[in-house]
Amino acid sequence: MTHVYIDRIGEFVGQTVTIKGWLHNRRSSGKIHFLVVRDGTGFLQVVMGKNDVPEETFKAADHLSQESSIIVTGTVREDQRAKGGYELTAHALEVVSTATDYPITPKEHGVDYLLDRRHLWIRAERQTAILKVRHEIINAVRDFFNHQGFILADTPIFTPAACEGTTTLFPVQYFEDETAFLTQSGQLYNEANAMALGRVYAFGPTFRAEKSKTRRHLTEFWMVEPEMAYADLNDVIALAEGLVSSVVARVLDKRATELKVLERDTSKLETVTTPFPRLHYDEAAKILLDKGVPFQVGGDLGGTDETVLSQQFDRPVCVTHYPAAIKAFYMKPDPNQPDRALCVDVLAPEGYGEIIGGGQRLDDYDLLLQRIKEHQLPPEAFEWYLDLRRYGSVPHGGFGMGIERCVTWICGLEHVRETIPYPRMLYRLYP
RNA sequence: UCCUCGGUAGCUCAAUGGCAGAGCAUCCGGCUGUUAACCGGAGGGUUGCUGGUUCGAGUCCAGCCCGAGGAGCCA
Repeated sequence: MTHVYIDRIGEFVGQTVTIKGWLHNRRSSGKIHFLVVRDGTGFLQVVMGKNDVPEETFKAADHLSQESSIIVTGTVREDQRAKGGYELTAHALEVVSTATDYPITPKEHGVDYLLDRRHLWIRAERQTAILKVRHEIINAVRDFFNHQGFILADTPIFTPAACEGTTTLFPVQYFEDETAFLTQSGQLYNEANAMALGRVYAFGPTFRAEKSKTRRHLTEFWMVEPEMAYADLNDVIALAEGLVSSVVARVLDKRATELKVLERDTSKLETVTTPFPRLHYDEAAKILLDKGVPFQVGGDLGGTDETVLSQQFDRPVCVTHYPAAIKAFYMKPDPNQPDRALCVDVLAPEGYGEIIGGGQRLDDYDLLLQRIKEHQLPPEAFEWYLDLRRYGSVPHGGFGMGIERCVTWICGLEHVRETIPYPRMLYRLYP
């Protein structure tokens, strides 16, 4: 019998097919069973009448437990009474394996309970929808860069020292007597790759050992980091706008079903077209102060500040020219305003906060060395990085985009923890 | 690390200092179009841990453990 996947079931109306999956839910009226089956690609209601199947089969279906793995053969029918518009009238049922006492019942559960059973929670319709949007976003990101001629050049996960020295890193024992650290950014290596290949991107996991306990933080998250040689801040902003708008358009186009499952208000995504509004740090500060937000001018934008700013616009907003003092050592100062960095943060709408951080890099050897010393970083660890300014230094820049924050925003979620199959957070390493 | 909130049946939650309960899940029975189906019945408890106040503590007090949200920091 033809094995078909549920997402293609509409192509088989009137035909007898087999679906292989798991029992998601079951209802019965005594002489007719309704089995909701999922197979990873979707959910399908199987109807089994008492007179349609052998008595043993009908009885087996009556006692079938949630998440038991089953193979069902039947005739595909169009039926408006079924969610999704199609149904399968069962002729045969094979129980592959019986599940007993599946812990995630059709009623509500607490977050802690669900996170302890994340390996099972991901079977839920809502969770599969999120993971499919994540998949689409990642593919859209890769396509965006690949189509523009960027070269994927991944950066190491074991690193010898802090990239920026400001955030906490996870130490790893590296053979006998050396300590390595899990990367917090591939950016420094990305700069070297850009000098070799012109325009590059790295895409991989990133680790932050900060004890952040908020809905925006994971200790392990995925980041895409493009870097361009011969580029200035405007080029970086244009690239960020192009990336974000194309990712949103792609998800709207390909994942309408999933966004509907998530009850996402897509009108808030349809406005995400270029150009994005740009705010100089000083303008951002003025908006905050005018709104009565107790903002400390000269400091970084906090979560509340980002929320207030992003709510002023119907699309992501680019905030530029932060004080150089609060930015990383490798940021290039603005020649017209040397206490400011040529940097940009992109804040997602609806209060979702920073999804992109980047800017133009410091390309002057002497100034870079001075900054390294000012930040009390060991210059010998950055010899290779300084080489990039010794041998053919050029203006260059790039940014990092956090995938999970992007998924959170596009899906309209409350928390990043649902955007990755197995979230790693402060106090959560299982499963 | 700091601030706030929480921990009671497998799950989600009730319970004025006075007999520890409901819905769902599970098991049994009923129902031929259900949509988190519904109806009837049954089983199910070390109220996070330790100590204290009290005739009496799920409830009040102290300490501890665990979790959530937020701050800082960041994508």
